[in-house]
Amino acid sequence: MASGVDSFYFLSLGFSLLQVVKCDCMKMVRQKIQIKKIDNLTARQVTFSKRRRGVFKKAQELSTLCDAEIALIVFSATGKLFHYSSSSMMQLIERHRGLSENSDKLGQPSLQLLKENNSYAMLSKMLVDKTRELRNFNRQLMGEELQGLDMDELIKLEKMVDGGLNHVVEAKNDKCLKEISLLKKKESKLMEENAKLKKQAEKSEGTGNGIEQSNSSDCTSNSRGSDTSLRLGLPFAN
Amino acid sequence: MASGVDSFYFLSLGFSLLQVVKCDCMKMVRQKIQIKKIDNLTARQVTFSKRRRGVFKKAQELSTLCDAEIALIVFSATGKLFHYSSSSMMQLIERHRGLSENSDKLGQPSLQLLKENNSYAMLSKMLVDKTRELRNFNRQLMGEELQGLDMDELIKLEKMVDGGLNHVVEAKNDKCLKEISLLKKKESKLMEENAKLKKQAEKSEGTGNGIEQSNSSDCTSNSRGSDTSLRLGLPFAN
DNA sequence: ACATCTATGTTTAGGCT
DNA sequence: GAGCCTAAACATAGATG
Repeated sequence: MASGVDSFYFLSLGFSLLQVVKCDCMKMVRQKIQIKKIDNLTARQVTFSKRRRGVFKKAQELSTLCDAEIALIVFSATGKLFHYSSSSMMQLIERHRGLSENSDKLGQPSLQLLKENNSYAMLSKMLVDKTRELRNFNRQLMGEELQGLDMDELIKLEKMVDGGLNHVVEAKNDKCLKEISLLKKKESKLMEENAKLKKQAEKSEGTGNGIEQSNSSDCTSNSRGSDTSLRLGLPFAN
Repeated sequence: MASGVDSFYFLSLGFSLLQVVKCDCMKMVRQKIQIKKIDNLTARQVTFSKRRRGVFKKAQELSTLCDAEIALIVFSATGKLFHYSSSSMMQLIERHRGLSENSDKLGQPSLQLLKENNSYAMLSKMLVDKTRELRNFNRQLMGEELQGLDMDELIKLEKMVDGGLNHVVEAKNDKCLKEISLLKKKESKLMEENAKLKKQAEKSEGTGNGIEQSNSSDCTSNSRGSDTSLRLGLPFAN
């Protein structure tokens, strides 16, 4: 809407007959606020809710746009916790601790500490690399990070993923067939049993006791998974 | 400035002499961006710098306005650390730990490790986990680790990989078409030039100097990659 | 890499439901 | 609270120095 009004208007001809009236008909709705604690409790809560969402959104955007790793922890005045992290909160906190620990100690760090810190830094870097690797691959599969690649790379990637897909489909088909054959076996067994029972019933028909077979529906209960992505250990989980 | 233009203008009198011309003289300066990793490195760095400042400002404002306690940790893609906390970072992190340790996922370091506060050990464990995660995924795509999965999981995996394949193929086709059209353009340009040169040659035929055009063959040199898997940052590399 | 500018795009204060 | 609306305030993409 703003874009419609925001453009410039030129009057191509001006006899003094015409007059341009600037109309500020709406009363002022919003004024600049100063950054200090909001007095009114409800207003403060509302603002907290609104701005909190804003900050989290900005943090996520920054992480996505610029490939940054971000951890954000917010406690409301009432003690409620809100948090976000682009990867693992723990990992980020640990890295932070490792890096800012140096500045804690003003005294001379011992050789021991130096060594530790050194390998710590290395470990930290390796972890970062692994995390990024995982994230990049995710992005490539999700189709985000594909514009930067040239034909050679795309073809290579396609072959790789296609191969993976084949493997998965193969395994799936295999599993499927096995499960089907298993079920068929079960079925024939049951039918056999069923027939036997019917015969028996016919023999002793004096009681009038009709036996019906219930198609046991839980024979595939093992294919009921809880959280698949968790069990798969896939990077897509987050 | 915007406020001056944003108001409404009424023309109080209109003989048909007057004319209001809407003028969109300026070219579009800014377009809506989508939230995905910025391709261009420098643009990404600039955006990181700008937006980082924005997020930190927002966090501080939220803290001040609403009396909230906030900890914000940001690692740039290059590993540089930026952080802010409204009070004590350690205190906030500890509080966060205390509250969120219940929801500890399986993949996270054990409570024992946490209690020992041994960040080195923890980092080490996280690295191992990440590596395992990556390796598992590799194996799944390579078809090694698929027997353990049941139908549901396999189908989910298939969908995921299939989706990824689609993305890749799409990107590839896109790139391919673009490259082809570019080459065609170049071709027609060259042919035009060629024709011109021929004409010239015919005109000044006295010298007998036949001009031949060399079809520049390196116009696609950008699609020559060195080690693809490395540049892709794929887990398949090892 | 940083500062500045400007024209947007986005957030949000204040109001209402 | 949570959601919606509007217009003012604010953030920032893209360009430039």
